[in-house]
Amino acid sequence: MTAGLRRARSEEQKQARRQQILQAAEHYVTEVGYEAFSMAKLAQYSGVVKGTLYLYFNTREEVFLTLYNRSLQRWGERFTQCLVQGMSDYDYVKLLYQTASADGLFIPLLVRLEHVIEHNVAMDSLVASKRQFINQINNIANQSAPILGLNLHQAVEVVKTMGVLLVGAIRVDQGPTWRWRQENLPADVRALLDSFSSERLFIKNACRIIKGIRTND
Amino acid sequence: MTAGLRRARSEEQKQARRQQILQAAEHYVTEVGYEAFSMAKLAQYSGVVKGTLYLYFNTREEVFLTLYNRSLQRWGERFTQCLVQGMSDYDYVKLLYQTASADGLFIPLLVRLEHVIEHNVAMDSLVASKRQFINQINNIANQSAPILGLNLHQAVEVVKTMGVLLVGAIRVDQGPTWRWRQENLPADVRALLDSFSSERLFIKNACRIIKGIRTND
DNA sequence: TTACTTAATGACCAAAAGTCATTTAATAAC
DNA sequence: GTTATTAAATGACTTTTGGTCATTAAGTAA
Repeated sequence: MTAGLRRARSEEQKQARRQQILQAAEHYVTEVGYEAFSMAKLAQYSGVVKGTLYLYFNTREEVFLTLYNRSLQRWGERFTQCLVQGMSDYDYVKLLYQTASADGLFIPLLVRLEHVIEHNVAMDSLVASKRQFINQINNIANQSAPILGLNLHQAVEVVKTMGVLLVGAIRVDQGPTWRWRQENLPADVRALLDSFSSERLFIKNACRIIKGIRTND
Repeated sequence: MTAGLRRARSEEQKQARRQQILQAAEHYVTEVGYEAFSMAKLAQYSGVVKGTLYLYFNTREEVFLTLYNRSLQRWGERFTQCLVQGMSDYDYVKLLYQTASADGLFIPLLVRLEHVIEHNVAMDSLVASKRQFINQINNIANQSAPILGLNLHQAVEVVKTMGVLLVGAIRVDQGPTWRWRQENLPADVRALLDSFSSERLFIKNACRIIKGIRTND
């Protein structure tokens, strides 16, 4: 148990404990990755016992969903802060890619969102998460529209599509093959992986798509 | 145990047993989905006992990797068979989308390939799988090039990029929110999901990308 | 000081992946 | 036809995990 706070009674104290757990979860998952993450260890990292975790989160996946929500927020703020008038499409998508990759949690969680995390989550949490997503999309689109020279509707389409492309493109980096690149992978397989460099793949096609949207294809 | 074959001695018999397990796994996973799949139940469905499964597959994930390999092959054959001279880009990508969705296993397994399945698989199996993937890509690109009016290099890029886009676009359909659409989802969240209709999303952007590749953007 | 509420605990359960000594079909040797 | 040999098949076992819940005790109010 934490030295200062032994038992959370008020709503603020409960929120503090929740944040304490999330903080620990963030460090822990960053350290060991998604697959090795266990609730027992998270309890240790948080300075509480396993049962306590379930007073603050219904399931393991709800912890991850919360971390995803936070990382989306964090990335959105960072990305929009870096937007500048007069950027080319290329600059825009490169910034998007690089800010997203720079966040250690956003991509790994985004990539697992629908097939893994959203299972085993209460509908309330899911709806709340989707609403936050809508807000983020709209916010980013609002700030992107003047920069890309698009109307709001087009900008919303761009932002949504960028998300789709990002997940698809970045997939390969998430597999174990990527980590084995240095080792004894056969040349043909290594060449395959190289041809799937996610940054190149994303940027190139993102530009094509923005161009298509701008010309109303 | 199977009535006819009690013990597999020859190499052919072992292959037959392996196929028997894979056949059962295919039905089973189609029925209950990826998340609910367990090795104990697979043993029941296969008519063997759990330990026997591990004589034919090193891990649960290796079963899935094999199923993925099969489904890729199956889809590739089906798709290329349906290709016809004179197709528009739109016809091409629509056929691609629809044949891929029609296969009950291909998409669910593809979507989990890197982040879930490829973990916990022996490197041999992984290399073999990647090699089969390379062959499929090249085969499909070969047959697509004349239809799309592209050279081989461009066609390879198209096929690879279609895969990337497909995974990204189809993601949303894999979440549980999709199944709840009929129910008591709030209107705003439902509208969000509708705006992410994977078929529209895929087809539209696939056309944009092919156009970009054709004009060497 | 006492009574009360409920956050925190940790022993517990169920499910699931994977292991391995033992059993026993199938074949070979005689 | 009988016996010896091989290794496929078995199922009891271990380990690890997510999740539960009766019990304990910290904090508050009477």
